[in-house]
This record gives sequence, C-alpha cells and structure tokens, in this order.
Amino acid sequence: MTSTDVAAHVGVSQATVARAFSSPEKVAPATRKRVEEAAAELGYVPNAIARSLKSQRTNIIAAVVPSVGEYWQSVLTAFSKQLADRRQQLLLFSFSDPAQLEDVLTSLAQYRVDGVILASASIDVGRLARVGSQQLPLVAFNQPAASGLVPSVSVDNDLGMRRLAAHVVENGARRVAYIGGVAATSTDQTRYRGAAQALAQAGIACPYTESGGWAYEHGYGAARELVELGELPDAIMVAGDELAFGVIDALEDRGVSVPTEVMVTGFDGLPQASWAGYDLTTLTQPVELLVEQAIALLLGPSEPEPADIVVAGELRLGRTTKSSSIFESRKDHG
Amino acid sequence: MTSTDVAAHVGVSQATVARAFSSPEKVAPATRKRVEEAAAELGYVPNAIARSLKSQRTNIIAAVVPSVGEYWQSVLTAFSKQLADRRQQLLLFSFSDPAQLEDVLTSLAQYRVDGVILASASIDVGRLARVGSQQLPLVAFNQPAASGLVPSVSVDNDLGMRRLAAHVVENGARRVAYIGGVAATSTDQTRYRGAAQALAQAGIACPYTESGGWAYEHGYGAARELVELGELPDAIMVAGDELAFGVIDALEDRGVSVPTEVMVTGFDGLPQASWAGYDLTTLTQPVELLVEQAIALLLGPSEPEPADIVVAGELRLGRTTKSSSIFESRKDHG
DNA sequence: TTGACAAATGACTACGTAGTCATCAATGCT
DNA sequence: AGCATTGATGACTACGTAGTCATTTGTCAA
Repeated sequence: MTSTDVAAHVGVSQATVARAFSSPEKVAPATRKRVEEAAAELGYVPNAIARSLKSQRTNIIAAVVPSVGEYWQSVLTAFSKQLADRRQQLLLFSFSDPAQLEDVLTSLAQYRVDGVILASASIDVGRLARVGSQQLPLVAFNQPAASGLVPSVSVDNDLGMRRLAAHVVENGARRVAYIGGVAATSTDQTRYRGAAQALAQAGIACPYTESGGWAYEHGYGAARELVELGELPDAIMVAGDELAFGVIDALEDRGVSVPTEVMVTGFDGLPQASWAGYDLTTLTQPVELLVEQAIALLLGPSEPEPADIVVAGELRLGRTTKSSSIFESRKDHG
Repeated sequence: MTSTDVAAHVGVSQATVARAFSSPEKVAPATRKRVEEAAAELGYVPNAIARSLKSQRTNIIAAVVPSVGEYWQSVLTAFSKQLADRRQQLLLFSFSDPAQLEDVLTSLAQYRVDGVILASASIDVGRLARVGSQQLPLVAFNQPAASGLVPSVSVDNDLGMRRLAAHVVENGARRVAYIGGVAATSTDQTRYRGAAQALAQAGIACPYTESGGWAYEHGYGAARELVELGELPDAIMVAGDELAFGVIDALEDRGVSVPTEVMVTGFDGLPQASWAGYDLTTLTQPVELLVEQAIALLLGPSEPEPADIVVAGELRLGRTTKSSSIFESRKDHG
C-alpha cells in the first residue's frame, strides 16, 4: 500500500497524496479530506524509510548505552520519553563489554541517524574523538573525559562530591574511606578528586578502594573487605548509589550499623535511594534536565559547537548520614 | 559518500561495490580487497536506509514497553542484548500512559520494522487484535490476555503463584492477604487467581487489595493501610517484586518484623530481590529464556501462527519467608 | 472582458541500494 | 579445437517518497 495506490484510488496524483501527509496546508481541504478517507480505508501509512531516503532525515536518534546499571536505565527512560515528545524515535544500541563498542559504532554508522547520544563512562578518548570527527551530531552524556573533544552534558561531579564531603564532615566524620567504581573511568576519577580535595581542606585523608564495577555486588564486596580489615572509618563515601546499596547491606550483614557506626553516602540519586529501606544520603542527578540539555544540543538549530554543559545536582539527605550521638559529641568538641 | 563514489574510485561498477558488502562471496577476492580498501579510505559505510527500502527488510525490531518499572527495564535490557547478537537493531517505543499508545502505534507503523514486541500489561484486547490483524509479525510479551489473539510468550503466572502459595502454607501461614497491582490487567488477574485457588485448596481465604500500580510506592501505601487496619495476616503475597519491596519497607517502618511476624512473597525475580537488604522470596522469571522465545517467534523461519508459549519460572527462597519458631510450632501441630 | 496573480495540482526525478539479467572471460571436457 | 559451464562483473531498474518545476484553475481588479 503506497501513496501511488491511494492516489489512484482517489483520482489524484501521487504528489498530492504525499503532500496531504507531509505538508497538508498545501492541499485543498476538500482534496485532503478525500485523501485521508481513502488512506484510512485502504490502511495506508506513509513509509518512513522512503521518506528518510528522500529527505535525508530519519527522525531517529541513537543512544549508545551500557546494558547494565540502574543509573543508565533511568537515563534511557528519560531519553525515550523526551524524544517521543519531540516526535523522534530512539534506536537503542546497548553493550555490555567495551570491546563490543567497535561493532556497535559500525552498525550505528549505517543507520544515518540524526544524532547520537553516547552514554558510557568506559569509552576511551581516542574512540570518542574518532566518532566525533564525523559530521554526525553527537553528545557525550556524563563523560567528563569528553570535555573539549565533543559536545557534552554532565552533572557537576566535582561539586556534588564536595557537598557530600562537607556534609559528612559537618556530621562529625573524622576518618573517611572512599569506595570507587572503575578507577580507569573519568567519572570515577572526577568524583574521587572532588571528595578527596574537599576532605583534604578539612585535614582529612580519604583512602581510595576500587570495587571494580558499578553494580551492587561490587559495592558489597568492597565493603566486606573493609570490614574484615577492621579499622572502620566514620564514613564511607561511595562513587555510585547502586554500589552504596551493596556497601550498606554488607555492613549491616556484618553487624555494623548504618549510620550509627558508619555513615554512607552515594551518588546519582536513583529512585531506590528514596526507598525507605535505604533512604540514602546521595547527590541526586537532575536526569530530566540533563537529558533535556542533551537533546537540545543535538536537535538545536545550529551545529552544536563543542559545548560542555555542566549541571549541578541536588543534595539528598537520608538516614544513612543522620548524625548519631557519638558524632554529635565529637562535633561539639571539634 | 555512496557506493557509486567508491565504485568510481576503484574503477568498478556500483553493483560490484554493493555486492562486496552485501554478499562478499560473489566478488573475486582481489576485487573485494580493493573495494574494502577504498571504502575504508573514503569512509564509506553502506546506507541502511536505502538498503531497507530496496530489500524491504529493515533489520529493526520495535519494542513497545512501559517507560517505568524495574521489571520492564530488565526485559528491555535482555531484548537489546539478544537482538544485537542477531544483528538486529532495537527501535524503542516507550509510553507512560496507556492513552499514548495510539500515537505510539501510529508512528510505529511508519517504520516498517521487521517485527514488534508488545510488552505491557495495560494494552486492551481490542487494540491488540487490531495491531495483530496487520501482516506485521508481532509477539505479545507477558500478556496473558493476548492468548489466542496474537502469538505470545509469558511466564507461567498461575503455576508460579501456586508454588509461592504452597510455600507459605508449608511454612505455617494460615491467614494470607494478597496485594495486587492494577486489577484491570490480565497479569494481575491471572496471578491472583493462581494464588487464591491454591490457597483455597488448603482451606485458606485470600482477600485481595488493589494497590493501584506496580511501583514501590503503591506497595508501600497498600501495606501501610493493611497495618493501620490491624488484623495482620501471617503472610502477604504481593503481585510483583517492586511492590513487595514497598510492602516490606512499610511493614518494617511500622515495627512489623518480616518474616517473624509477617511473611512476604513477590513475583518477577528482579535483581534487587537477591540483594541482601531484601532477600525476597519470589518467583524468578526466566527473562533471558522468555526473550529468546519471543525473538525466535518473531524472526523464526515461518509465520508465527498464533502460538502461546508459557515458560515456568523458578522459585527463589529468601529470608522473607523463613519460617520463624511461631510458624514452626504451628506447622508441627498442623 | 481581459490580464495579472495566487492557489492547487500534476509530471518528473533523485535519494542509495540490491536484485535481475546480460555479457564476457576463463576453465574443463570430449 | 570446439563447446558447454562456471565465475565475475556491468548495465539497468525498482523500492516509496518529497521537492522542483510546469501547468491548470479560479479570483479579482481595471
């Protein structure tokens, strides 16, 4: 069923049928009505493939996103919603292993999408630059390393961690440990640096432990080791919420009470951070806003010149840093 | 940069360049090599849009998925992974409100995808039938109502709930309450029926409470009301894991201990069910297997005649139904 | 009444590819 | 040597649409 078929049925030319759908104002109301009725009757729907070929616009945005991780899923949800509002479709490319990225980018290139959102901490800078060098509109999402190379949108990792650090210090923490995700990623580095520097200003050291991933079990494992080594700090700052959930569960499984004995902070502001079971102190990323900015960069009127948009997050205070009496007394003396 | 450009550069015809990419075995090795080198040099990548137009296959599968819900996110992840393995792309159509479905299906029709996965509990049967009546390959995912109308793949909701019910009875529960999601959905109905019938066989009633949604806060709210009404049962069977997390947190927030005072079961087997903080007894859906079956139906060699594939889930026993001494004694006397 | 002008529509073509068919060279067989 | 067969390649065209340009129709004013 093509526009030509409909045209024959109505007794007009194919061009008129095409116009009736793509620019209705150029067709006389009476004609338009006849075309629409015939289309409905025959079950005709414009072919987006053919339109894309002719018009050189697909109305499709590709998202390259890691296939695991609570955080990325929430980002994906936001993208899908906001793109739908703008009548764009989302072509999803997910990968579990950075090694697959090569394949992903290859098949991505074939689809002539209108833009690409690159969301992953683990894309190395070289590859990024190569992708960016194509004429394809591209936005890096929450990838501090992309700064300057390609347009990017991120939460203010540094500021966020500083605020969390200030908060735990204010609540009386004097010894602080940091549990990171993957040390090789720029996100991990930026966050740790923020925490370490803020703590250093208060004269507090901040030893770093790499958990090796961003998932619950990585956090659980890292915290378990910390407990087994003894010497628990007053607070553990964790690089991501999902890790933090694992840290909390590992602590409590071993009889270490949060926050009475150890405070815990996260980062991301996942929905689960607000669940009563965790009620985590964390930095909530304004995901909707970040996504909005990313889409604006992509679909904006002009070519997005390499712009780096950094948005501040919001401090969420949960029970995991409620100052206990121990810390309170210490605060008084400090 | 088109195949014609590459052809001119190499000194062969456009047809040969096209063949070098789409069916390399039909091109002499030497020629193929020259074409590949020229393509790499010029940065040529085949245009999937044009190919789709010509070949009438897009290699794109559309997924229509609710934009919220932990469960759907895990399903989506599985689809995206498995489709990538089969060199298919995933075009994502998400919706937060069933009213948006009309729009979604309209734009979906334009893209001439090779198949559609319809994953939602809240698509009404009439609409389903209408979509199914097109010649478009379609699979309904976890939608009991689709049976007979369109090919479908689901977990065995009935069996799963029966097994959970048997388990709580075995652990000594005598009074059981059921918290559902959205009563109008077939998933909710099927699950409740399974639980109610299994419990009836043990002579136990199973009052149903609708929570009004599938999210954490719906479960939390429903459980809070249950507590405030007093008369707590021995066990609460919940229609979904995410709801169950809310139920557990609501109970413990109000000083009701799980499982000592009340047992809780879920359904779905989300990753978080295995987190130590919840360690939920639930029915784990074999998501990877379900997805595999759905894709097989879609991409299978023949037209998928309306087949209903039902796969059994796996019982996961967590601490939320560990039989306490109270129940143990009761079990002895039972 | 006629010329000027706008609105509506039709004819035609290009977008980039892949499949069909034809052509040509090389090989194997009798 | 002559013929059939196979493999490699080129010419050509269709896929379904939208934009360009030309043509027709209708309207209004002088």
